[in-house]
Amino acid sequence: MALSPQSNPQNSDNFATQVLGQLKQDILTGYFNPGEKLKMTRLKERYQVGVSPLREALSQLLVEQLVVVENQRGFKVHPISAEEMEDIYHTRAEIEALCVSQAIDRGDDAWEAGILAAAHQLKKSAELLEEENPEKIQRWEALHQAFHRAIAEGCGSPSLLHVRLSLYEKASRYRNHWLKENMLDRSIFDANQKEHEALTEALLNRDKEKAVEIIRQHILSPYRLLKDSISFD
Amino acid sequence: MALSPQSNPQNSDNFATQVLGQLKQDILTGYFNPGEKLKMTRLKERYQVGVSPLREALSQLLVEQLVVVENQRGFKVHPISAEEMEDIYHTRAEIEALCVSQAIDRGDDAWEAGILAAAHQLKKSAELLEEENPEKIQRWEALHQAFHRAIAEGCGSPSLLHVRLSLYEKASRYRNHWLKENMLDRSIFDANQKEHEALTEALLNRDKEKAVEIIRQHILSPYRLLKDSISFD
DNA sequence: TAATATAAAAACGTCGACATTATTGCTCGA
DNA sequence: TCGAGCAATAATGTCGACGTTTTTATATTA
Repeated sequence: MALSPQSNPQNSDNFATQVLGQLKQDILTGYFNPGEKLKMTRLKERYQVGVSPLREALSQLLVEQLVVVENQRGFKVHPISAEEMEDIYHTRAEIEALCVSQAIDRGDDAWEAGILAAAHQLKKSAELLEEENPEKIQRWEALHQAFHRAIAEGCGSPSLLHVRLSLYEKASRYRNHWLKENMLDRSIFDANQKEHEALTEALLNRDKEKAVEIIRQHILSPYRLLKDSISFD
Repeated sequence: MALSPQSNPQNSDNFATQVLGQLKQDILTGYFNPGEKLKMTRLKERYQVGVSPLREALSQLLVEQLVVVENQRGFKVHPISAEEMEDIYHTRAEIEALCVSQAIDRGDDAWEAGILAAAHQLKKSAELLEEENPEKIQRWEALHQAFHRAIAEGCGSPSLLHVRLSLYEKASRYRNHWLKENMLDRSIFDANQKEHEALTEALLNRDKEKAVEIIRQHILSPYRLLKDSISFD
């Protein structure tokens, strides 16, 4: 259920910024389906704002390629496709590899500590995945994301991290779309956790070649899983 | 002199899209200075539109990090800094290297032909740089950009090209800012042209290692030039 | 019936106006 | 002369309203 922006008192952002976050979530999680038309009347109702902040938020999602626009025909959710999925995941693998590579060169003690902390939290919260609870799965996702962010941030490059985040978000649409139709398999997550441990080890050993190889696989193995079982309609 | 959006009849885009292009140009070329406040009254006058399209355009530039916003304090041109310049140029070098690397793997005959065509045009238009004519320099820039785009497009990855373009634009702010205070040196452009030829040769020979090395230097040598002579105030 | 033309409804993009917030300029007092 | 407090001025962010375009529904004709 969407909250009206005004109801969040601690947030001093303008409506556009607040709506941006909610709208992005709604697109990434699939509340709005790929290709779906985003009628202003509906959006106004859902987020309890006028058209101006909505159009500003949509304009930003336009640049992030999460929506598309056609003059006089309004906004639509950016469609998904096998081609885009392949493109996103492969580019993301390269970018993430770049982050890891640079992080190994530049990461300091605080970077190592951050990785260990995030890895620990992630490992300890494996239980969150034991039931089919979307809320818990999302919490696990947050920790998983934090782990990888902790690694990537070692690269120390804001522009690279900006690109990385954008690609992560685009990819998460596909993951969520897939999750809507498929159960998660315990064995997959076990393998996942193994990769995390191997990655952490390689990073702390500053074994660049190994770490880059692992992160590439870590990004692409979900892709390979999704590729054949996801449906685009 | 800014043109009113309406006066361009062939363009069927909405005002926001049209203003976006002009505004971006004005920021990249330095018509609006880094850090400068973008008052709505002034923008309305310059582009002859209301606040709604303006805010939509600015929202997009926000994502591209060409403007910044503070609630109730409006928009400002994104400030420039030595730190950002270093970050942008280095990330850009990595991304461009990635494009080249993938293009060598995937580029076909049409790709090679496109490079040769663009390289030819670029070489033939060296005379554009012989005088201090901004109009001609800009035309040369367009050809230079087209040459590098022809190369990068061989990678076949829309998402990677999207990132590449964004970084190119951000970097061009710094180049233009530098050009405002400095003359171009003939010898620099001769060296530049030499690099283009070497790059073209390496690409056609599919010599990945060499091509990647050249493109890295080609991106970074302007940076090294700028770094010590540019002023941030 | 099917296709086209026409009318009605809905949706879009833009502007001006308004409330709220920030900034500027001024007065007053030390 | 300088600074604090206060009034005025200006600028921002948002909404509702309006003209235009698109879409849907209805009628017309072959």
